[in-house]
Amino acid sequence: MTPKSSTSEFPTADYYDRLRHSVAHIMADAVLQRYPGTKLGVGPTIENGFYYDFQVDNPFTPDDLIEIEKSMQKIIDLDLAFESRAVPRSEAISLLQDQPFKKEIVNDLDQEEEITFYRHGKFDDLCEGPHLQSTGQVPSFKLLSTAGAYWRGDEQRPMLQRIYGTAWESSDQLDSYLQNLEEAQKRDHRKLGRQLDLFSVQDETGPGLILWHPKGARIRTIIEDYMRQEHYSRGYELVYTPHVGKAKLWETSGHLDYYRELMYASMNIEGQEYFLKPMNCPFHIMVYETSKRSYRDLPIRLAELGTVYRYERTGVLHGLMRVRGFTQDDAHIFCRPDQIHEEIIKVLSFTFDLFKTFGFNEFDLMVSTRPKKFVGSVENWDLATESLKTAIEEFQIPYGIDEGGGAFYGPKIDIQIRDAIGRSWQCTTVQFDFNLPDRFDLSYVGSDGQTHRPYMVHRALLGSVERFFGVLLEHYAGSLPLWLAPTQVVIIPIADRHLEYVEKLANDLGKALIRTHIDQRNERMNLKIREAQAQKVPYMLIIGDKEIESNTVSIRQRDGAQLDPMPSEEFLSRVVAEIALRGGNATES
RNA sequence: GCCCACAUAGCUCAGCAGGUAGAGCACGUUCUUGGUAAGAACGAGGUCAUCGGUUCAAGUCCGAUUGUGGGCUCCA
Repeated sequence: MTPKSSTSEFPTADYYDRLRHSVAHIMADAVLQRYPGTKLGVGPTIENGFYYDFQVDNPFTPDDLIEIEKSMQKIIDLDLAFESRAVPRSEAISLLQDQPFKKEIVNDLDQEEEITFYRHGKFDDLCEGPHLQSTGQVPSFKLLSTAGAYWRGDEQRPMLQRIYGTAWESSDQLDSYLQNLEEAQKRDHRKLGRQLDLFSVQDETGPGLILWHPKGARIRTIIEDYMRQEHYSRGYELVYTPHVGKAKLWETSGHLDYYRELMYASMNIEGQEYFLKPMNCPFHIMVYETSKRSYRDLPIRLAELGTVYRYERTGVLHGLMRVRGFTQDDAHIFCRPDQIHEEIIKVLSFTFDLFKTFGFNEFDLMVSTRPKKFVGSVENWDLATESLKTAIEEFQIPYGIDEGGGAFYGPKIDIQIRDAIGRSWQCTTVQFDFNLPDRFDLSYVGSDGQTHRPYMVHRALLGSVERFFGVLLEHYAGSLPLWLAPTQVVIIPIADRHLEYVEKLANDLGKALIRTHIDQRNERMNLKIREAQAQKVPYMLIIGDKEIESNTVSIRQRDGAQLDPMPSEEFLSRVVAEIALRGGNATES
């Protein structure tokens, strides 16, 4: 990069804030010019862009956007100065006579707060600022999409029409941003799911309900087997519990009182009411309760890949990321107060190990503390919250605090992972529960011979297997690491006469548990390579006369790279070693 | 659930002043046995999401339903 002169303006966060704020104003100006009488909502900057909400008679069409862009360009060409001024409250109200939403904002401002307006040309708007000096300083922008958005995010209030846009310091920057958007679309897990034949969601089956195809199921099985193995080796016990349970269970747990809108309608079995499970906790608790527990038994860690069903409104469903039936890598830890600290550390360590294995190295942690309405004692909450914080601190990872953001039943840690193109995904949640142990009257006998209430920690590390699978696909853009690839090796014989040899080779690889496929079709090698590569198979072995004669394999990787031919035994042991490593690096591309 | 858009062959998409459908890939058959990202020919495939309306006539216009996408809200 060439050094810039010290006078030139680097695109800082502050610069982008002013730029995008200014463009939002220019857009509002253009909208008002084209549709007089439009009521303005809010127009903040967001990551990579901005939006503005409008109440208009007719929702915007894509053509409208093009026209609005043109008007905006005219305003930019006029190079109108942005002028700010402080305005007394009473004057602000009168200036906003025709802007009910803006007026509402002013009325909600603290009395002491200074009210500022920003004006360019004839457009005058309530705004905190800051802005650029003039409209002419906008180098590049583009309107992207429209959407309905409730005023102040409240379903009870009017729905406004929102226009999203983006703005950058140069048209090159804009172009590369638009290219990034395209790249994100290319690695959309729904698209990859179809291309790689991994899963589908079908009309006939129902929205938000996933059908796992053989290849997707194969990957899922590998993930799940790995998870089970890790749980056993870390002192968890696996359990299986039913998909339905009697109404009484969900009454005791409180789900019918507090969670009902997310549960499906009941079914009647022999006069008894049953519900599909939205969570696994009550079942795990029932397992805990099957015998009298001693303090010596604790901690008890019950884990299950438990499939739960939750009613989600149709509008929120999204591929594998948001579904109606999903499988949690769920576990409930029952322990004594003196064990909490260590248990949380173990959970976090487990989490970080897992994500590293799957190729994720960046995390955002958030501790949510006691809300206004809560159950349990303040002492328990404090101890639990403290144990969460100190556990994280042992890992020397920065974390945020969501004061009062905990659920009514306990504090929690939420962990988001960042993928190869920098997006965050909510996966892990570690939650204390001071509610269910009371409701189910859980107990253990302490060393003092008295009955005590155990602590209960609810945790899901990957979160939902479905969602995690989607994240994994997008992270790797479909090119899953060798150990996860549904097909690890494709053998491509050049001609029919090579088939016999190739079958023997495949047999050897198969014995070493390498997932191998022979492409026996009557097609040319080029086509087979093309398709294997499109299917993102890690290794292609090209076998012809040369290879048979020298007893070697010719290896092509899915990125097009070519390895030196090597004896087939050598290839086999290399692959076996690579699988055992469970390595994988996602590409930034 | 709400706002907007979309819904044509397994997939990606074309079609239109309203006159009963088209391409590429995939699939089948045949020819071809070919050295690192598409060999060729032929063939089969669609009551144009569903239901209803307007019309002599609807994939094309209108309405409803279902589903999908972008958002809002919510969340694993």
